[in-house]
Amino acid sequence: MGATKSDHFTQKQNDIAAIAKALAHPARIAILEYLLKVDACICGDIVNELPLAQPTVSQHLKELKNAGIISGNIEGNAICYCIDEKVWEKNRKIFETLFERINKKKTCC
Amino acid sequence: MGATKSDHFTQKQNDIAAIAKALAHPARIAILEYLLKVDACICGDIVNELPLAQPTVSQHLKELKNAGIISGNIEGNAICYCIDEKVWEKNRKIFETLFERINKKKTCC
DNA sequence: AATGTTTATCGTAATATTGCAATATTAAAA
DNA sequence: TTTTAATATTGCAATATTACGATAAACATT
Repeated sequence: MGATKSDHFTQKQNDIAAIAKALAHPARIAILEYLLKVDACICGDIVNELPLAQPTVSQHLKELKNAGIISGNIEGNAICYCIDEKVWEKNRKIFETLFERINKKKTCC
Repeated sequence: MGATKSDHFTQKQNDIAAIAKALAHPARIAILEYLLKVDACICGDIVNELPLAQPTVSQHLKELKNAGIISGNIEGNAICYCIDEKVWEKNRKIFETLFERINKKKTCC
């Protein structure tokens, strides 16, 4: 085993889990916070911002890219990373919807 | 390796990643959606709601409990599971803050 | 007391993730 | 063209996660 049984869940459930998975590592949160902080694309220097080796950072960037959260545009020698605003907004709504679905009418606990 | 280097990141970054990790599986999303849907505590029948074996469900419930998202109160024979509203609200704000930090002033891409 | 019900834990197999050294790739700079 | 710089990929070791059968624990019911 070890493989998630995605087939047995709804598309939506798998989607939410996939976004959460992309955010489920402090290095990836750090990358996103850096991109949010500088409020622009980053051409280089992401590796220097993180306490991890270059291949490891590259791998985390790849996961964020695969999740659609960031995009990387070749900019001459370097690569320019940006948060994809549309995806970011879509994901914001997905989490907002999930978290706001609660209704304070519990009957126990 | 395989072990996340939590020490090298801020508490906040680790916290966000930990919440995301708890949400990073469709079964756990399904459990939470069920708890949200029935709008009450669930004493039993969570296992029947999911396409997974009982020990697997129990394990997922444990992870949600460890993350503080749900709590389980012993109710005679069964155990009554609830979403912890305070933690839920706290997590909602954490994600809201993360997602709303974006600023549409990009200079490239 | 014996049985049934519900949930947890143990043990284990399969798979995934994390991290990095080594190496490859790509393009700018010298 | 050689060198330098930036990023990606490969390969591998360590660890984590997912899943479930078997079993245990706790309590209710008979």
